[in-house]
Amino acid sequence: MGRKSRVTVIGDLAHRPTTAHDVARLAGVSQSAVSRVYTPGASVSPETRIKVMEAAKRLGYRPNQVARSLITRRSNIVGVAVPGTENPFYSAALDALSIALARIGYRVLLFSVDAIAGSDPILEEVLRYRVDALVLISTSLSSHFADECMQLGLPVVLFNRKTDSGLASSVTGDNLNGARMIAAFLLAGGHKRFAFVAGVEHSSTNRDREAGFLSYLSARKVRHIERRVGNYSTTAAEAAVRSLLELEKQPDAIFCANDHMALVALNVAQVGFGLQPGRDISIVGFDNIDMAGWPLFGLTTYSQPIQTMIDQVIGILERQLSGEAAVALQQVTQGELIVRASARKPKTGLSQSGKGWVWRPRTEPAVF
Amino acid sequence: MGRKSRVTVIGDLAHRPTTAHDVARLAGVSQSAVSRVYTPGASVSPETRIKVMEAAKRLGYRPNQVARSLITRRSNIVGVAVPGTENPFYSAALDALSIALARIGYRVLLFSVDAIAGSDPILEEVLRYRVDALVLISTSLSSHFADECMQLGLPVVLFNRKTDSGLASSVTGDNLNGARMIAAFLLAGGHKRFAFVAGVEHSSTNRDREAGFLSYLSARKVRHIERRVGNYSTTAAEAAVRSLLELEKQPDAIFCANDHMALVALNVAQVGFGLQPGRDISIVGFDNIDMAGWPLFGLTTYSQPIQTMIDQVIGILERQLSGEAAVALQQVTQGELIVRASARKPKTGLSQSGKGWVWRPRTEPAVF
DNA sequence: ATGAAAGCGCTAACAC
DNA sequence: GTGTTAGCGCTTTCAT
Repeated sequence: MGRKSRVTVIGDLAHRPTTAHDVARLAGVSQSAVSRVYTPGASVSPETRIKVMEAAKRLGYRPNQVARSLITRRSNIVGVAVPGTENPFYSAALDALSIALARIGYRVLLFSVDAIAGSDPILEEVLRYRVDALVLISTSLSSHFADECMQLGLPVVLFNRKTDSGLASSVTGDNLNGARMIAAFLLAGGHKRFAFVAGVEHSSTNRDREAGFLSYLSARKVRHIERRVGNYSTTAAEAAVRSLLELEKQPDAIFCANDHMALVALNVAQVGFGLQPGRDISIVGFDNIDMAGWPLFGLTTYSQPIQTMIDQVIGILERQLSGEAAVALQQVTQGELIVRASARKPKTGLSQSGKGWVWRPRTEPAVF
Repeated sequence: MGRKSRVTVIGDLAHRPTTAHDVARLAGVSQSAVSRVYTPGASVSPETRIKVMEAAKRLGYRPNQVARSLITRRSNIVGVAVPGTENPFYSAALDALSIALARIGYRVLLFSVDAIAGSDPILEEVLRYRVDALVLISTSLSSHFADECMQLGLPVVLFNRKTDSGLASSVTGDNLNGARMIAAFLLAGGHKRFAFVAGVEHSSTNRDREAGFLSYLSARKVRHIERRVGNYSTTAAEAAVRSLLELEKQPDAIFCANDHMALVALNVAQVGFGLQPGRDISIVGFDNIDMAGWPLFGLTTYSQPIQTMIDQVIGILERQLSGEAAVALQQVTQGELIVRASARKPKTGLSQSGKGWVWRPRTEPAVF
């Protein structure tokens, strides 16, 4: 196997990177000694360590993680799928996740997937990289795929989404109760004509938020709740809200399935229809993204505490990566109904919390 | 090397993944035949191909990209560094980049780095993964590090940032002319008291935007330009703008070094000080992020066409990855001054473009 | 504590 | 076109 067979380009700077062998030779030790120096907890004498580290520095040695992964069968990489980051909630989540993973020694192999289309083919690709785990942010995978991952012993955590099968672990906000609480809040505010702007149909998140909202209201004999689909996107949400506000019987309370759409709604209501949120109409979102707190918006919303949720993801991952029995678990994180200016405030139930106001129903919303 | 030495856990599902060998045996061919089936352009007979693919399907075979990378010395992975994604411009860029890279067969290994702190140590880590290239979004690397990458033959592209050394390629918007144009625009609008809200000090982007703005104005005998630092962050920008508006001689025109800060400024001016942008005060940004076009904001801004810029990144990458002489090049992408409601409109120079209005100076801003 | 040797799963000559 | 063979750079027994 003559390496020399390849013609040497004149001035070729792309030398072969330094290997542990090179370091070993320079340090006058064996290659395994070099390896041990870079293996936490291996037994190396101080002298050897010094010699190796000096040689390594001189040669600019960087252990080849690829070779290491091949043998250890751990890449220290977690595959992370995110939908397009139009929605700031996802960006924030990705950010927090990436930082949290870095802290426990993992890198992120990123996959931007079409929110609507299936993510299976691209995930198929990821698996070739032997990622140690998969985190899917607001993206589902077919149950068939989930099965395969489980058989491979590959931990999968869904963030802000659940699977029907329940095979994979999931971390979500309290969609059901949050939505109920929003319904209760709007009802307490004296509203009569309700509307719901849905996110992506059939997404578990939308399903739960819609179910919570509608079931609470219909149990209180509220009828004729208008419904539009906003797909969690700017353009669809704008059309949805516009169509609602053009109704003869204009709704006086709109619950948008996430903050991003609610902010769009705020724009349409104010600029397009001259309505003042909180007075002429109430608009509520879900997520509590940063911008919801911006003065110009002042969006009332149910919070999903990203950091807490990410911590739970990390917890699940650590447990599963350490080789424990991979029991799928569904974590639900409670949030709070953050009260700002975009919706009429009920007379009771408000209390100060931290730097803002929150609302709590007199009694916990009943379960239906 | 007894693999059996490890105690087999009862119900252990983590089998050894299928290898090319397993497939070969089942298909009754050699292992290299299997390899060839998965190598585009290799010569395999139709029969062999069929046999292999069937065996592969039955066994759920997935080629091990790690092993492949070890020998080919190409990981098909690009390391991408992003600062925290508080600024939507970065999220959008990451998104577009990730999609564009996927199209040419590359994955993204992500690094969320602290915008301020040095990114070198974490990048050091990345190199162990033998990434084929590095894209740094709004993040610089020390020139020492750049040198090392060049010696390694590792292509580095800076997005929205330049290095002093000019060793690495860069793709940026037209910061200098954009900022000049903004100055000209505000001057044409009849403004007298100017202010600049800077981003991160010493970032090349901020430096150029500031230089363009200030030099244009001072060449026109404008004196006493107020300056605050907003660090591209929400909180710092808020304080900066607040301090400007509390001035006895309140500025009547504020240029914020990016859109994100300009949106914050819009919030502060309207809600905090009861000023109506476009009438009482002019606020201009830089980037033209999606939200700048939202009705409630209507931010006048100089655009940085993300897709075009990303295409340029891809172009540079493709050229360098194909092994061409790695000449660093600095690409500057022109944008447009998008005119919306947040700033007073000059009498002349406006024209319709696409779905909005743009402004162009009568003559190109002179070079100083 | 250290070195020798055997691979991890694959690609790439090379012979046939 | 296909099988054989020699590694890619590392970790991990196993002896010493």
